[in-house]
This record gives sequence, C-alpha cells and structure tokens, in this order.
Amino acid sequence: MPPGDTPSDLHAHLGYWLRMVSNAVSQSFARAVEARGVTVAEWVLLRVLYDVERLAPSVLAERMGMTKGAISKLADRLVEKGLVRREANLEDRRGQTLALEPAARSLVPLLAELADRNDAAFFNGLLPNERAQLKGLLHKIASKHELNTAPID
Amino acid sequence: MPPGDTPSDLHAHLGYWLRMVSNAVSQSFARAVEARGVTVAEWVLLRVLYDVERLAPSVLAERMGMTKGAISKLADRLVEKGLVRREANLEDRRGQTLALEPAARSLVPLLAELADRNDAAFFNGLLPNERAQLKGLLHKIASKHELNTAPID
DNA sequence: CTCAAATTGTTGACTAGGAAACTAAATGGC
DNA sequence: GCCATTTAGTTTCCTAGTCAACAATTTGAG
Repeated sequence: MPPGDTPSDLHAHLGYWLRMVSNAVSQSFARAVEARGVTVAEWVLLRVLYDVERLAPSVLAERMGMTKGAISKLADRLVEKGLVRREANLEDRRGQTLALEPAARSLVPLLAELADRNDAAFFNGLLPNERAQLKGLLHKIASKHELNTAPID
Repeated sequence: MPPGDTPSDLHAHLGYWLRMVSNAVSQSFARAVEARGVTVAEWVLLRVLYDVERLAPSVLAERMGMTKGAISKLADRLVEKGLVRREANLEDRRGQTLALEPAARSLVPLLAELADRNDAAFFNGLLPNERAQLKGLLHKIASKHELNTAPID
C-alpha cells in the first residue's frame, strides 16, 4: 500500500465477489439437497461414482480435493445411509473400492435435477451469452491454475 | 432429466466452476494470511472495523453473513490475539461495541496487501477487459439476488 | 530374501461455523 | 408502572472438515 493511502477495500477484490456469489449458490444448493438427506460433498461423491461404477477412496480424495480422512468419514456416512458399499480389493488387501448401492443409482438423477434447478435459479438472470462468458472466464482461470478437483469447500 | 438420458454432469453447472475457482482463491488467501496468524473471517472483520472505528457484533453478523454466535466466538479469538477490544455500550447495557486495537490498525494494511497479491495471482491471467467482465457478471448476479453480505464460507 | 520405505485407509485431536436454548436488559401496550 | 415481548450477546451441542499419528500391507533395493 502506498504511504498515505488506504488499504484496499474488501470489494476491490474479485476473490471477494467470487466468494460471495459462490457461497450463495452453494448454500442454496446445500439447502435443496438437504431435503433429500444428502450434503453437497455426498452429492459430488455419488455423482462421480455414478459414472465410473467403483473407485478407490484415495482416488476420490484426489478428485474431490479432500483428504483421505475426510473421504473415509464421508464414506462411513454414505454406507450408513445405504447409498454406498465398500468392497475389498482382491489384488491389494490394504485397498478398498467404493461402489453405489441401487438406492443411490435412483437418487443421483433426482439430485442432478436439483443441481440443474439451482444453477438455473442463479444464472438465468444472465443472458445466454453472459453465461457463456462467465463459464469461459472460470475455465480460463481454472486451467491456468490447474484446478482439476471437484470443489467441496 | 428426460427419460433415457443421463443425469447432468458435475461440470455442466456454472455453480460447480464457481465453487472450484472460488475455493482455490480463498484457500490460497487463507494460507497467505495464516502466516500473519489470521483467518479469512478475521481479516474481513478487521477490515470492516478499520473503516468504521467501532461496530456492534450484531451489525457485524449482518454484514458478514454470519450468525451472532459465530461473531461472538470470532470476537473472543480476536480479543485473545490483542487485535480487537470489546467496549460497553453506555445507552444499552445489553449491547457492546467492537473496536480495533492499535496492533490491528497496523496489521490491516499488511493483510490488504496480501489480498491484493492473492487477487493478482489468480486474475492477472485474465486480460483487463476480461477482469472487468467477470466483475460485472458477478455484480449482476449479486444484485439480482441481493447478496450484500461479506462472504465468509 | 529381507527389511526399510512407501502406501492405504482409519482414528483422534482440533477448528470453525450453524442452530437453538439461554441470560440479561430494554421496550411498549395496557 | 407492570409484565409480556423483543433484542443483544453467550453458550452448548452438533456437523464436517483438516492434520497428524497410526496399523496393515505392499514394494523394492541390496
């Protein structure tokens, strides 16, 4: 800060606005999926597993940007809810594999619709080309910084 | 989801990208201010107080989008660190007022510089007009949804 | 081969926040 | 003026993460 100047305002930072909007979107989505008894992190894990059938916790941790400790507890909760099962790994007895239970397979599409609706609620206020712009800008930043993990919080 | 179709992908949602980029920016900033012994929420509170001299916890809760319980604990920590003091409110003995200690007054400009640098690190990869676009889009969403609180998480 | 190093997942201690119950004080309807 | 209601802040309990220590197993250097 130049002498005699004022420290920059909170609103001066793009990160501030990003956080404000992102938090609002995420909190709104959290409330929506809560009605289905699921958290945002659980939704992400379920959605990832939906495509690949089964995955090791360590890989999920990597992809979701969480620690393996967090995935371990997350998996506990999902097993408890009957949405995920742990399977032994035949080649490596340290490892396991997580797979969706049938209940989750029918739940994921419902959650995906909630995600669609939540996104629409926030971004339909933008014009179609503005949405494309926003996506492009976010992609650009993400790729410059090699952000490839599914964000949880 | 139309029948026979696939539930929408995580990456299909703008909220997903927003959360990913926002988390990366915030986590990076959190690491930066941590070196000064401060959290992001503490930075926001300090920066707000820097301008207004003194403020009631309830007002801070409103402005920062946190519960008063959270502000109460946040204030405890800042008092503990010698950055903030609680003052009695003469007109209303229920109320208090939070004010910066001198230590905080010299700390805030340092933190502001960290915020500047963090913002630059993430957004200098964009062209100037792209940064302006991004800010404009975020403003537009924020105002459509009346997001006026300082986001914490 | 063997044993040190690396890897997988779990656990426990800790942190930061939300929700709701709570205390103390102020307000206001009558 | 009194008491019910409201308001300000604190506290307790809960959740969901991190980090670091750990046990079990695999790997690989020699």
